[in-house]
Amino acid sequence: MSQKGFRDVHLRRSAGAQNTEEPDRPVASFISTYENKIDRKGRVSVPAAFRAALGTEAYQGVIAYQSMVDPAVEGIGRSTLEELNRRRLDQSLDGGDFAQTLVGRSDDGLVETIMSIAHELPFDGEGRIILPARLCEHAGIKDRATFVGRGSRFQIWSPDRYVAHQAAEIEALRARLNQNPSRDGPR
Amino acid sequence: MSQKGFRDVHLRRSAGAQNTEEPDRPVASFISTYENKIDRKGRVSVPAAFRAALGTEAYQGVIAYQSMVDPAVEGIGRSTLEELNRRRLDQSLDGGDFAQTLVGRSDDGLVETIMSIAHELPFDGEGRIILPARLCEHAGIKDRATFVGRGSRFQIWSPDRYVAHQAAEIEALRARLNQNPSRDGPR
DNA sequence: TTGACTCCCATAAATACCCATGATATCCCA
DNA sequence: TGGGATATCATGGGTATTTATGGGAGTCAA
Repeated sequence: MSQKGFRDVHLRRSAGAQNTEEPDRPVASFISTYENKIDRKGRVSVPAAFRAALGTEAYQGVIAYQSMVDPAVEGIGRSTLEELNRRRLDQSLDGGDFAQTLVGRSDDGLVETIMSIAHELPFDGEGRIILPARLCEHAGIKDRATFVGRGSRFQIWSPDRYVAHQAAEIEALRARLNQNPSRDGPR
Repeated sequence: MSQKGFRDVHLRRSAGAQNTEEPDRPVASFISTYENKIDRKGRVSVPAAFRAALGTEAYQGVIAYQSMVDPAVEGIGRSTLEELNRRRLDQSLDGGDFAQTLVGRSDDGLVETIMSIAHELPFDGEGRIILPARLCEHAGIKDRATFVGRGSRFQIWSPDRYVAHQAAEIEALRARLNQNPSRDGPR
């Protein structure tokens, strides 16, 4: 039946969503966690809610790279990366630091390192991506993947590792809050 | 139709993507790393993603020069080079420093040096370039080359050297993140 | 002619595109 | 408010393109 209508819809925004016009700052909000299967071609569906959070970005896909602090994969939208890159370039050009533009000598190799280890993972027509082998190894991902919303970015975990990690995470948070009940309340 | 389609396609994004219009910001984003082989004619494929990042530049090829800080080759798009020169000219004119325009300055001799050593490497029909012998020597490149995205530019490394370098790079980044625990982005 | 280079074609493997289906979830209207 | 109709989602798999790579034929210069 109306298959093609479906395709348009979930690639862009869900039809019901009311904020079709993006202002200037498309800050994605990735919330909640989802566990999806990786099929025999290595494809895994990015949760629809996450795809919706990416909004109407020109590039339909995500940027992924290994986490520096967790055995997991970090994911962001491409616009986030481009913004980072553009600001850096503008900064070096506007500042007249042409050397930085050409040879990258700068105080923050951070951006450049991220650029080098990041992978562009485009969606297929159904909103799936293929996780590169290297990232799967780093995260211990085999045939299932847990997508974890972290606000402005998200993570992809091996389901097994994540349940353990989440328990520890919550426990740590609880302990911290009980210790300083007044200070830094989450809300 | 098979071959001529190639040029159009690999310059833009995959045919299915509907965002054919690039807005105003031609900031190339070179992301991720790829290892390709150098054939017996000295040709090596520039990764399709990098070619796509160059967009619809008039000049079909890349600008390459030896890195001043790494045992590697630096690569940029021609438009980046032109942008650089334009801004540099603007800056010297705005500042009334006509001497700089006419005879060059000593303190940014780096830019001029790079202009002089830079090579224009045009793509062949399949998106390959030929790395000049001098650049291969400097980077220790023999029969394989690793293309490393650095955002607004990219590098070409000997695969062996790069794995070691990347490990060090990641370790440095990890160390930095651990000492500034602005961890976990939600805030 | 030799060598260096460009243009053109071929191919295997990886990737993208397309259509299909069952399971929910949502809508709509009596 | 019930329940069928409809839409969306995650998933599976067939097929067409694209990519990286190899190599032959033509071109130009010395």
